[in-house]
Amino acid sequence: MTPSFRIASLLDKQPIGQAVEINGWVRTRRDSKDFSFLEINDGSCLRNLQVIVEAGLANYQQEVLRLSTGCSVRVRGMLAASPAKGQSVELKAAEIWVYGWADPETYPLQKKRHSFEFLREIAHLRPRTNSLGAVARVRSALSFAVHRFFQERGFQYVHTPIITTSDCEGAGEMFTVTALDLDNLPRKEGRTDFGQDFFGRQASLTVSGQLEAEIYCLALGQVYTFGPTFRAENSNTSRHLAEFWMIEPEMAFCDLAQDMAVAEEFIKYLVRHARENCAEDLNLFAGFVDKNLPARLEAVLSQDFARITYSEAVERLLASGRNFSYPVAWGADLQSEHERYLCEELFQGPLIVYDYPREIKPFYMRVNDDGKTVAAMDILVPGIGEIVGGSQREERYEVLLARLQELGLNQADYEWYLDLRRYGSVPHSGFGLGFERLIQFVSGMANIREVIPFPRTPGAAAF
RNA sequence: UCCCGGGUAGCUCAGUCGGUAGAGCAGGUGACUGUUAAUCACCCUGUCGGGGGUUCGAAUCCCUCCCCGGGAGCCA
Repeated sequence: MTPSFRIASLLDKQPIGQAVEINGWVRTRRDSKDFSFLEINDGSCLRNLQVIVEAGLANYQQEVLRLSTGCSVRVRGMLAASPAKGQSVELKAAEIWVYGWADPETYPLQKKRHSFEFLREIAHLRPRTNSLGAVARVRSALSFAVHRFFQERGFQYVHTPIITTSDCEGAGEMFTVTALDLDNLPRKEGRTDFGQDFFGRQASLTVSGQLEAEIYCLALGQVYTFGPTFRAENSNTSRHLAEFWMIEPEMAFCDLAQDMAVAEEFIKYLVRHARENCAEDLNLFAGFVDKNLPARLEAVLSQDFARITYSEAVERLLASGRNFSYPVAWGADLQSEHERYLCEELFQGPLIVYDYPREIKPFYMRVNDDGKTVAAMDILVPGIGEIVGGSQREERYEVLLARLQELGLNQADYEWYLDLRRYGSVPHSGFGLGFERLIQFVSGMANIREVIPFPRTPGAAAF
């Protein structure tokens, strides 16, 4: 029986002179006088395998000459050194079996470059292209690297709920999950009565697994989550999705400085992993997507991330002499243009800004000794902006309670969260990293819709 | 959601002053060739985003809606 190979391993091992079998999709066919060239791709790597089909093959006239982009085939034959430039080995076909045809009159993918906007409309076919196939492999490799990084360091993987009833970050941005009859909603005091709903109260898709991760952090020490997250914000940009994947480590006995150190190490680990395991794919991005990609990734690995406090950032912005559209003032959140200036011009590389004013940050962030700031940090990277947001959590019961009241939140909703501070509370910290933004950063892909297989954005949830 | 810029052949786009449309690529046919974004010749392809209006006449001007891109806000 002929041994079957994935093209990646065939090109790696190069068993010249051996009979082999490959299965894949035709990328292109070129005919010569007495034979044809087929380029076969099976998704195992970016590269195609060149197949030589002699005109004497049984089904040459009837089938081989009809093969076009997208057809699926099995090829058995002899691997040989290639006499021509462009490839070191090629497969001399002894047998071609056509699994499925792809009518060239209607098959949308052509032997030419397509715009990403067009490919988005055919999300069921776009992974068959070089660039989207490469993105898919990089995404898979980075997913694996995420787990490896944390597992190597003794973190436990925690599955936090997708459906949640804790609306800790503001209700307006959440998707409601309901089993109620939408054409006949039960009403109570002028509003929908969620008491009659499946969970007995209003439930939503999670916007963050952090609060639940804290529970397991304060039992297992070091944990991380890696799962889908949902935001019903009507934001239409190249770096927002309604459904995206987020990684949220949470560490006990850990302060903000350690939190920042882990985040920096994590990002560097992922970049290094991609460079070492997806070199071919990254090379494609460097050639066709973002010329500066290699230099940018090198810069991430070769230098320490700059760290400045929010207050220092404000000073730098004020001293820049720039005329920003939004005024710079202590107490106001940094705008995109401010972050851009700091990250892309002033520091020209990843930058960590920390110790933000308490007024612009959520209740759970730890209040610093100055009483004015909280132990929060954002990591900004060139081209994308915020890729990580994290903080040391408020572990002091009285301070946390005061913060809840200060922000007008309903204490009853947070009793379990307060319990974590009533019983055996410890300093702890964590952060959230947007997985798609990381892939954008590592691949150079400009639009976040290209780095997730099936993007969900306002008005778009096809496939 | 707001501000800009777009939507014309399967794809990427051109289309002047308002006179009902073109190119390249793809596809088809043939020629040539260890080719590799193959090359050469010929051929085919249109609800000009939808709707309404102005006009003798609209891809072109006006209104409106939808979609896409860039930027902003929100954030990861």
